[in-house]
Amino acid sequence: MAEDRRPYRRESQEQRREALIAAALELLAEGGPQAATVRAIADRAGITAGLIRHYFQSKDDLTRAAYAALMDRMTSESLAATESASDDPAARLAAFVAVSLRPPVMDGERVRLWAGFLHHVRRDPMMREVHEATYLGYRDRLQALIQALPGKADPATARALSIACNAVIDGLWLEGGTLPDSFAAGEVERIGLSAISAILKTPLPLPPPAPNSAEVP
Amino acid sequence: MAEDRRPYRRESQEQRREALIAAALELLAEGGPQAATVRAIADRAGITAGLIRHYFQSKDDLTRAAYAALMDRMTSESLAATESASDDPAARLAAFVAVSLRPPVMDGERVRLWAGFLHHVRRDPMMREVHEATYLGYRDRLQALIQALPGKADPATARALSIACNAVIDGLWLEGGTLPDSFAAGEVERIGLSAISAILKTPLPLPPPAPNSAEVP
DNA sequence: CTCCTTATTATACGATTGTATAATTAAGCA
DNA sequence: TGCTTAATTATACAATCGTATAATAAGGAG
Repeated sequence: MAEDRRPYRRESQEQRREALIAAALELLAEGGPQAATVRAIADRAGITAGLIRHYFQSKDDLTRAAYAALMDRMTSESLAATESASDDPAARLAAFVAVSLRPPVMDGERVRLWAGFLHHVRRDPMMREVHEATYLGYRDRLQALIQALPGKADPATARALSIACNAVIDGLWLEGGTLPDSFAAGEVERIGLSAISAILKTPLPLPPPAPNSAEVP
Repeated sequence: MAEDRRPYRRESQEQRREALIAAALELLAEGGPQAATVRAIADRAGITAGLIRHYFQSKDDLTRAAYAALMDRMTSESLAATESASDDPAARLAAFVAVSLRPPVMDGERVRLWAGFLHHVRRDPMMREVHEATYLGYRDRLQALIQALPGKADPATARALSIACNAVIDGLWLEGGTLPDSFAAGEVERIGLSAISAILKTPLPLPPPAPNSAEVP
C-alpha cells in the first residue's frame, strides 16, 4: 500500500521544452528514428512519458520543434565563424568553409541526425520550409562572401560559384562525417579549401586551426 | 465453413528474394524506415507476411540484402557510363560525372533511400563494409579517370583531387535530389562539370545529353 | 497555514510491430 | 493417377508504439 510515487520538481515550460528537444535530438543522432520513442525521450529528459503531451501536441509536433532547433544551431554555428574572422574577404570565406569541415559541425552523428529528418522533411510542409530556408540561407551567405572577393561581384556567376562551393562543403561534410577513418587529421579541411580556391580561382589563406579542446560536450 | 484461402503460385527462391528486396527498397524510398514494415513489404511483393521469414532469417537480414542490392545498382549505373563513352580521357570523366548528376541517379527518393540506411550502416558491420567498399570503389574509379588525364598521373595529388571531385558530385547529388525546384533543368550537371574542370585545371567536353525518355519506371 | 491550480506521475488502451507456429495446398515425382 | 514435400497462407503472441485519462502532489496565492 505504501505507494512510492516518483518525486518531482515543477519546471518552467521553456526549460521542459528545451530538455525534451535536446533529448529527442540526442536519441535521434545516436540510434535513428526507431530509438527516439516518446518513452525514451521522456526518460532522457528526466520526466515520465505522459508529460510530453503536456508540452507538445503530438510526437510529430516535438519532432518539428527539434528539427527547427537543429537547423537553428547549425546556421548560427556557421555564422559565428565569419564574424570572428578578420576583415579580409578571403580570410572570412576561408573561416566560413573551415568551420563546416571540422567538429562539431563535421561529425558522424550530425550527418545521421540530418539524414534521419529527410523523410519527415518531405512530408511535413513546415519542416520543408525550414529545410529550404536553411539551405538557401547558407548558400546566400556563401554567395555574399564570394561576391566580396575582388573581381567576383557579378551576382549571376556568383550564384553558380556558390552552388559549386556549397556542394564541395556538403560533400566533404558528408564523407568526412560518415567515414572519419578514411581521412587524415585536417585532410578534409585542407582539400576543401584548395578545391574552393580552385573553383573561385582565388588564393585563400589558411584559417586558424581549431581550438584544441574548446568544446567538450 | 467454406474457407476462402488466398490462391498462390510457387516461385523460385531467387524470384521471391528479388521481389522482396525490390519491395523493401521501394517502400523505404517512399516512406522511410517506418513505412517498410514486414507486412507492407510482403504485401507489395505479392505474398503474405509469414513468408518473409522463409527466405530471410529476420527483417534485419532482408534489410542487409536490400542495402547490398542498392549499392550494387548504384555502382553499376556509374560504371556503365564510362564504358559507353569515347576513348578520350576527358570525355570519359565528363560522362562519369554527368550520369551521377541526372536521373535516375540524382533523385530525391534515391537520396532519402541512401539516408535511411545510414543508421543501419553504423551498427551492422556487414553493411558498414559494403558502405566503405562502395564509396572507396567509386572514388578509386574517379581517381583512375583523373590519372588518365594528361599531366595528372601522380597518385598522391590524384587522391586529393578525386576526393575533392567526389565531394562536388556528392554535394550536388544531395542538393539536386532534395531540392529539385531550386535548380534549372541541367543546371546541376553544368555547374558540376565546370567546378570539376576548375579543380582539375583541365577543360572538359560537354557530355551527350541524357536520353529523353529512356527510363520510365 | 490552507486552499487551489496545474504540472506531473501513473495507468490504461487500441493499434502495430517483428516473430513464431500450425494449417493448407501447389506442384514435382513415383 | 496418387503421394509426398515444402512453399505458402493463416493465425497467434508478446512487446512496444503513440495517445488518452485519472490520480497525485508541488508550490504559489490568499
